[in-house]
Amino acid sequence: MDVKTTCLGVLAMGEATGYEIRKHFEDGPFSHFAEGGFGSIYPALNRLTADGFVECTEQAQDKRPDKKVYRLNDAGFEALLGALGREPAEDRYKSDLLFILFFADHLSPKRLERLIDARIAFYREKLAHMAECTHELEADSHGPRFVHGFGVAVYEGALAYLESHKAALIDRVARAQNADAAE
Amino acid sequence: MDVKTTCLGVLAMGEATGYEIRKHFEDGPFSHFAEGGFGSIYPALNRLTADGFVECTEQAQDKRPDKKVYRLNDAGFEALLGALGREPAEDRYKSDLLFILFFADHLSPKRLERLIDARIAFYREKLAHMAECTHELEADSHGPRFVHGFGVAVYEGALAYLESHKAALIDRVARAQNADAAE
DNA sequence: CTTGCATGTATCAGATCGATATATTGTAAC
DNA sequence: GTTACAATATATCGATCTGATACATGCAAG
Repeated sequence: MDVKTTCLGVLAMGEATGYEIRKHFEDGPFSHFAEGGFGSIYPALNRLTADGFVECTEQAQDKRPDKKVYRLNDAGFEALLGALGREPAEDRYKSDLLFILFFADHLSPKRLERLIDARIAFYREKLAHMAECTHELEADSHGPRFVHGFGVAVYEGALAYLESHKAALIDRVARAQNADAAE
Repeated sequence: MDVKTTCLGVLAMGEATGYEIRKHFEDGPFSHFAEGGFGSIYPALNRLTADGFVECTEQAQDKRPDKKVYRLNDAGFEALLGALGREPAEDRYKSDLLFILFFADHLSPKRLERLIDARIAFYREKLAHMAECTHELEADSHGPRFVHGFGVAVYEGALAYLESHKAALIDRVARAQNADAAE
């Protein structure tokens, strides 16, 4: 899915500005499986407007920059349904942390601990935030609840792994490095 | 991490051609957290050669296209260590499937079932493949084993969620759609 | 007997990322 | 008290990355 399509998805849940779409990607119910920075969102919205999928209303604000509020129209909703009907591409996961930990044998135990602790804290925060969001999900929106639950399950799995394997990794690396140094 | 750095990482485990690096991203021990197509690998290797981080040996082959075998040198290894020392960016996960399932209420139960079953099959295959690879990992390579285990844990979590929540989602969506139709 | 897959390198348009610019208000720190 | 940073808001731009395509060959399957 390109940014245009994910924007349609966000707008299907209600009108929004480019800035708010960005926040949805960061914090909202899309945050664990969709992304997009300003550099892709604003051009995408211009394109969607030009293609007649969304309509834009400019709103001047007191003491705030002007807003451009985008709203999905029927053509846009059809385009979204069309995208939902196509076969999904494979998921893509990219992790600098795992790349670094792959070379754990070249890292100091202290750095390993700092890295893993930071990620554990990150997952805990994320899960706490997602737990709050659970209440916001309406009981009859089955899709969002399912996807939300999936995210929670995966984060919980990742967190549990880090918590239960952290000590062993650090210990083994430290021993191996001591053994090397003793030679 | 950009493609240049992930290439350095692959080459740190032994010399390789661009084609083989690609396979490492697809199948190898990096496959669940790093990516890169030919369009980024070949330019990256040229750049790394120009910058003096890798050395390239051309090998003519019988009945096969020529090879360009790349090998990491000391400067390249230092560059890799440098990258490992920097703070990792956040993980990024992108999923067309979750995006589609978010709008499950607009999809037919049949399509939901096909989508989820396909993903369940995918995870099972992936886990079977990773289980095989476990034996290939040397006992003293703690980093790779840790990262491998992390991938397995996450995939298992995702698989378990899909298996245990699939029926409920499809059932609820079907009921809601029937209720709508009856109105 | 031809269609597709594996090996291998390479390019290129289009999409995306990340940093930066601009402007204002509120708020936290020092 | 003022300095610095976060939030609201839009926008651009170079660097990078994606995905499709091109080329060349041998081998296996249908």
